[in-house]
Amino acid sequence: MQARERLVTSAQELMAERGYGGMSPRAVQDRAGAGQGSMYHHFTGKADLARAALDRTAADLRAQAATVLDGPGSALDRLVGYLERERDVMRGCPVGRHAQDPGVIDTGPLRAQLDDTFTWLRTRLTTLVTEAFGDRVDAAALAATIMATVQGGYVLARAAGDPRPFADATDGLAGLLITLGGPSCT
Amino acid sequence: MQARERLVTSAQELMAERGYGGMSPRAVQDRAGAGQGSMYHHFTGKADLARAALDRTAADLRAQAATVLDGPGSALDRLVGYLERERDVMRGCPVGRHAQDPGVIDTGPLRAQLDDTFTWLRTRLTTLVTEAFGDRVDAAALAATIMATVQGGYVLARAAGDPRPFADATDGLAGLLITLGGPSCT
DNA sequence: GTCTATACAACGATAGAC
DNA sequence: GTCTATCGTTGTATAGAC
Repeated sequence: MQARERLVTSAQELMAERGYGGMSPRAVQDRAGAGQGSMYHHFTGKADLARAALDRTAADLRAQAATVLDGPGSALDRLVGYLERERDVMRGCPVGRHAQDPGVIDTGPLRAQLDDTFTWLRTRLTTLVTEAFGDRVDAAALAATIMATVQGGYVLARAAGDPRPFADATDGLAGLLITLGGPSCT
Repeated sequence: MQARERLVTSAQELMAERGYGGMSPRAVQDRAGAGQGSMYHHFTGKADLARAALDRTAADLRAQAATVLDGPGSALDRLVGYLERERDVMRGCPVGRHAQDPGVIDTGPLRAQLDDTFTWLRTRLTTLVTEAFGDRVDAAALAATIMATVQGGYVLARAAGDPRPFADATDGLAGLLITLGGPSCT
């Protein structure tokens, strides 16, 4: 494998493990088996390396989400499927976890990648919510609720040192959606 | 004011601004107008200082939450009131924002304070959910959903650089709760 | 209790040889 | 493209005087 490739992969891993602030260029180099010179040849610095890593991580995440969102089943099935899909909960969201890091939020291109990813997801979810519930709900708001419940589930699970709060949160919301999708009173 | 007091306050501020990983003892000292010796006289080190700061921050947060949760109105009113209460969204949750920081999660006493705070909140919310909806829902799960929506709302807002996603997420969940609390089909 | 001085490692980046 | 050497800064903590 090429050095540039190994550097990106190592940066992805270290950002997942330690966050952007905790990812040192030297640690990336060590893991990639590359020297200082190699890294600074391929990237202008830490932020540039992180951008390449985050771009790839975000693309992977969108691809995984799309598998469920564009998959088989009714719109409601797919929304519940998205909520309940398997995740490495204790690791945190590979994208969302960086939203608390000032080093990311204050670095334009890095925050933009977070924003782009969530905007992409919001669009997909809003469509499905509309398809599932019509105008019985505010689709944009409910799409945000779904995303927030997932992101917050990671927070609660990591705080608890236990993945159960994540499952509780998504189960709770899935229950509400299924109830809402049931026989209406009108 | 005593030096110890100023150190704790400064540490609270810096943890809110930069996170635990981004809070350097020296920066705390500078802000508090205290020297190295003073800080290391009152605290054993950075983790100990952070623990004191986080203890106080968490206590403040519980007090604010209790104002709404134990306040006037029906159980449903108070749940919606909790979701919609005013928050400094772009700053992030003073407690939950630390759940992504490995330095916090890997430091027993610090993570324990996050866990204790969310456990306290979960208990309060579960009671209110039961009061509001009886056994029409899984109260523990829905309490987790409420907490996760708030925590995730912070994540989405910071990623977007805009507080609106927070309001969308909480509004969406509040809408579901109000619908659920309305006339039932049975 | 508080101060200044110091230690020592890690950080992020650059220089220049090969 | 990759290496090693080096730079200046900051992080965290200790030492010892006052």
